[in-house]
Amino acid sequence: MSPAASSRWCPTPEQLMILEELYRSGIRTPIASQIQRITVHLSLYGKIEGKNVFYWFQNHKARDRQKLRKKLIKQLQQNHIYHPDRHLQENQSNHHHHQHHPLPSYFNPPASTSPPFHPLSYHNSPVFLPRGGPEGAATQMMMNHPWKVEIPQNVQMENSLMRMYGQDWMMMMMEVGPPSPCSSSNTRPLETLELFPITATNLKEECNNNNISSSSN
Amino acid sequence: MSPAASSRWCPTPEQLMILEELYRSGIRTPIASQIQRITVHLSLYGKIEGKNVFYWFQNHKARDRQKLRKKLIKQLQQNHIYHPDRHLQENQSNHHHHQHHPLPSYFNPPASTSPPFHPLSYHNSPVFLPRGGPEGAATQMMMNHPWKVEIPQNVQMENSLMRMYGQDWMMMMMEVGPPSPCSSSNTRPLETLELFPITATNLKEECNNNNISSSSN
DNA sequence: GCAAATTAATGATTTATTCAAG
DNA sequence: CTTGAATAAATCATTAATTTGC
Repeated sequence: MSPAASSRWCPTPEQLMILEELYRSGIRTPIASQIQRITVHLSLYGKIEGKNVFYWFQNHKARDRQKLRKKLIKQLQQNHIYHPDRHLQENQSNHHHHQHHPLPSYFNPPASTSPPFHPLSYHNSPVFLPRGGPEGAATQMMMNHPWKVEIPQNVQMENSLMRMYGQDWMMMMMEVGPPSPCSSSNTRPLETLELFPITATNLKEECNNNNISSSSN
Repeated sequence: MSPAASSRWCPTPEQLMILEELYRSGIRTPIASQIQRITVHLSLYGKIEGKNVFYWFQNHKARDRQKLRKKLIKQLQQNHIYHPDRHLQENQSNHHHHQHHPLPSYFNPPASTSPPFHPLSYHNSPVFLPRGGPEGAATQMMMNHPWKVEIPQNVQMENSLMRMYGQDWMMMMMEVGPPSPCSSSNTRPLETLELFPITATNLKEECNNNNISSSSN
C-alpha cells in the first residue's frame, strides 16, 4: 500500500518536541531566517517544509492565546457579577430625553476621573502615554467643529450606575435620539441587542513569553 | 520595562467588546452626547478619550462598508463566471495592481533532499507527499521576502553535532541573525545573543508580537 | 478485536485588524 | 483617505482518538 501522500504534514514526535521546546523558550513568531533554520534541523526527523514550521507557530500561539482568553472571560464574568436575568428593553421606545446638541467635548480627556479601571490585570494598557505631539495629529477628520464640551464631573456617578446595572447601561447609550437630521421615524426599532456575546474575538493576553527560563512548563 | 506610552489608544478587550456590541446594535455615527457617555463608561476599563470612540466608529463603519462591497463584488463575479483561479481581491478600481505575494522561500518544498527520516516508527509520517496543487494557496501572510533556502545535505553532519551537544543547537535558531535587508547600521547593534533561555531578553523577533501594549485587537 | 461512526486535535486557508507609509 | 505589509482571528479540512455495535 502506497502510504501515499498525506495531504498534510504530520509532525513526528521529535519534531514536535523540538517545536514545543522552542516555543517554551520564547519563540512565537519566528522570522524567516529562524524558520529556515528550524526547518533544516527538523528535516532530520522527517519530512517538513518551512511553511509547516510557520503554521505550527501560528497555530500554537493562537491556540495558546485562545486558552488564556477563555480563562479571562470566565474571570471577567465573575468580576462583573451579572445576572442574565432581565435585560431591559423597555425604554427605547420613542421618548427622547432632551438629547441636546452635539458636543464634541469628547476630545478632551475624561476629566480627572480616574476610575478604578479594568477589573483584570492586564498586561497592556497601563500607561498609554500620548506621544506628546501627535495627539493633535489625530487629524483633520472633524476636529474642526465648533462644539465644545466638557465631560461633566458627575460621570463618576454614571460610573457607579454602570456597575450596578451591569451591562444594561448599553441601552442608555443607544436611546440617544436621532444622531442626525434624519431617521427620526426610522425603520430601525433598535432591536434588543444581546449583551455580551462572549465571543470576544479579541482579548489580548499572551505576551507572555519571555518567561523562558520558567522551565516548569 | 515601562510599557511606556503608546502613541495611540489601545482598546482593552472589554472596551472593544463593548464597542463592537454597540456597533452591532446599530450605532454607526454617535453624536457627541453618545460619544461622551460611551467614553465615560469605557473609561472604566482603561484609558480612553472621546476621540478614540469617535475614530473607532468612523473606521469601523468605513471598513465594514468596504468589506461588504468586496464580498458583493466577489459573489457577483463568481456567479457570472467561475474560474477555479484564485480569487481576485482587487478590482473595482482600475488603477492599482496588486501583485501576488511571492511567498517566502520556506513555503517551497525543501528541495529534493530526502533525509534519512525519523528514527522512530510512527503510525503516521511515512511519506508526506505534498498535495501538489494547493501549495501556492498559502499566501498573503508575510511571504514576500527574497530569501531562498534549501535544506543542505550536510544536515547529516549537523545532525551528529546536535546529538553531541544535546539541545544547544536550539540556541542557534534563536540567535536570529540579521534577517536580511534592513537593520543595517541602524541603532540596533544586534546584540550578541546570549545563548539560550535564561534572560530571554534577546529573543527579539519572537516576542515581537506587539507585546503588551501594542494592542492587537 | 475491528471497523464504521463520532469526536477531538490540529494543520492549512481565508478573512479581518492593525499599523505605518504615501 | 488609501494601501501594503504583517499578524491575529476565524474557519475549513483532514487526521488521529474514541466510541459503539457486532
